[in-house]
Amino acid sequence: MAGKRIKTKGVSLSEVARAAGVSKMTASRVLRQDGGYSESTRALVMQKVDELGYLPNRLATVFAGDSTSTFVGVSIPDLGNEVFSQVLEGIDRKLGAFGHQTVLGLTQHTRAAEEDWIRTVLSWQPAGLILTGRYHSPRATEMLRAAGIPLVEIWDLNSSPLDMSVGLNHFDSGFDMGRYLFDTGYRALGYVGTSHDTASAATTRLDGFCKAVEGGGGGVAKQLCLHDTATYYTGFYGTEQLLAAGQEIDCIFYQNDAMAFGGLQYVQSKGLRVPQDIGIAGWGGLPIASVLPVRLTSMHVPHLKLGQAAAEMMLARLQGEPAQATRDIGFTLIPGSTVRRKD
Amino acid sequence: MAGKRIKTKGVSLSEVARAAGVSKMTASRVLRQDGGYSESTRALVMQKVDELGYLPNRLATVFAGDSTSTFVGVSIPDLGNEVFSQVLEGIDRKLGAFGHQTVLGLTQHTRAAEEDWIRTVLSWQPAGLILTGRYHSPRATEMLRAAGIPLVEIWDLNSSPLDMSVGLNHFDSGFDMGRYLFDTGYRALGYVGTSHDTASAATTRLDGFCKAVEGGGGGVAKQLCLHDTATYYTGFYGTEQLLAAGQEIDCIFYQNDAMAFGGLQYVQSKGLRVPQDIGIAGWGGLPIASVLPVRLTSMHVPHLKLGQAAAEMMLARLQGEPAQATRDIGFTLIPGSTVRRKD
DNA sequence: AAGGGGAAAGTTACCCGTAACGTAGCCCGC
DNA sequence: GCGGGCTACGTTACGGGTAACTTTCCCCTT
Repeated sequence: MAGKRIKTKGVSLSEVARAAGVSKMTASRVLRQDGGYSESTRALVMQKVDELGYLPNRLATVFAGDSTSTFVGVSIPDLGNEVFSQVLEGIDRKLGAFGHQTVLGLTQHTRAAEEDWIRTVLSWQPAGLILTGRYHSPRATEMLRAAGIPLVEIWDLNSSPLDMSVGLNHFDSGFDMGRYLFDTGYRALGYVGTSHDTASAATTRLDGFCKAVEGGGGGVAKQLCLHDTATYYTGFYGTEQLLAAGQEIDCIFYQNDAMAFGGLQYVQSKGLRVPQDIGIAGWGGLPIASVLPVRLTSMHVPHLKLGQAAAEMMLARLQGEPAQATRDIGFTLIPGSTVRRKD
Repeated sequence: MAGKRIKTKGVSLSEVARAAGVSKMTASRVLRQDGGYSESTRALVMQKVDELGYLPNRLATVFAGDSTSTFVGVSIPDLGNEVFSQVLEGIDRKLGAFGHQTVLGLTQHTRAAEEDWIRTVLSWQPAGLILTGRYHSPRATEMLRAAGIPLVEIWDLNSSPLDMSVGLNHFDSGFDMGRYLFDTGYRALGYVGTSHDTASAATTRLDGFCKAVEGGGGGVAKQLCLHDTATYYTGFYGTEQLLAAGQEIDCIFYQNDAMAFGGLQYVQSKGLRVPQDIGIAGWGGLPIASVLPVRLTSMHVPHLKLGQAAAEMMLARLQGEPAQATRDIGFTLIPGSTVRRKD
């Protein structure tokens, strides 16, 4: 009003109130349907709201009370992986239906990026956070604790989460796949995946996989972890590298289905028959897998359900209901046709 | 302080200032590196910031100045479609690199959902908005105008955008595909897609497609628009429906690659040879397409680049640079092997 | 007619940070 | 020695909305 700042924003509550000839507080009550006003006042205020095109300023609301916003921060490694875009979709649909907004963060699988993002998002007073993975930087962990808001860690099932956790046991899923391939008769197994600066779920799967194979008396002949993103291309070229070594390999387990399809394409381009000459196994369950002629042997994970479950746990906590701390959404081995059946 | 509200939030600037024995304003200056303080004061304040674990409250910052937030609202129809998840990734990576946060909105292809989302997001005082599509409800359009913030409409290239636009000419891309298939020799063409309550880019492509085919003297024998999402499954079952009618069809154009793969799988499961018995053409360019044995005839669109371009235009406007109003990111026909070449 | 009880509205203080302005103290030159 | 200019701060006043409290006014009771 003093003219020192130029008002560029929209209509404020005071302006609505003035136009209606009532106090700010009365207008506020009408808009929040808080009671304590007459029908004629309500109608008048609402009329002015319409006339002036008033849009409430939620920042001010959050700021005024000690309430949090309706934001929920969601961090995801990347969207190139169809897996995470489905998880995100599951989360946002559910949260959106209950009046919350998703603030996205792509952390590129690095803890530093995650920490920066957490710091920024927390400064917006979010209602809660959903983070992918259980490994965070010490400072991030400290901030999360200090924030005191609901937190769901997804993807890795975490028996002692910071707050809540929903996901699956990656070790077991790797183990089951290792056991399955071993039982199927493979003995010279290989692995192709990617690695990042963080201990990841994929690493845990690999651990389980190795454990199973070694437990059976075999061994994982060769592991290859590329410093790259886990896509069709890296699957293709990773397989080329793995096989170039000349070592005998009768079956390859991949970090995910996209890489497995890339690998499948590579070995077929080299004239190898699948599964007669070499077995191929993926992980994750890509939607396209179900309509391709080749049924990829894989481990199916209910991604959308995972996202929804995360959102449900978050919403329960936000509504003050007692929420369970962890939830296992499981996995299912899809036999497929890219590994040779025993007998 | 009066004890009427329980303070649950974190440490405030005042508390840091008090701990350091300076005024709020001095602490504020130190944190913003605004100058006007001595080195010893700076060190003291920063020490207290560390000790107390102070996190700035960005709500208050936005609120204090007449600045907008660093939020950018991004609306996307859905993430099931790999196309849009890539666009989103392109946007968020670029925006994130410049200190902005993406507030996601999945509008499910409906204008009503978009309008609700716009209303909500605007109440958070975003710095700008990126919306998919050029068709918005009248009220939405009005709110967007009134908000007076940068706006980028993506996907459809829009010669008279509300503010800025980046995308491609869907009519032309459909037209080019129609022309190509016609020139290749197909005469009994079919189309399988989905429809929603909004006039969509897919509809525009279909219009272009029909125009090209009719212009060549042919006609689109049969169009099928399912009220469903555009996935592998709907491609599969849509094709079943389309062919069940018994009408002669020698080539099918699909709304997107996912549907085309589903259709491909269906016709092959019925013993039809592709492209000898029937031609299959998709649209959009799925990453997996490049590593599958069957090279799908399709129209490639640079999704990631589209997202980045949208973010760049937004950032330019936010930094006050003169930004171009529209940008055409184009498309490229991928001949593939699922249509028969005219020899 | 006085008093009690509500409903409907207004008043005040505050949330947290920042812009604008005020001021104390110091150094400098003439 | 005094005014001018600079540095390093402090003070005040918002911004948009809400909680808590107060006031006004009307109706009903006794």
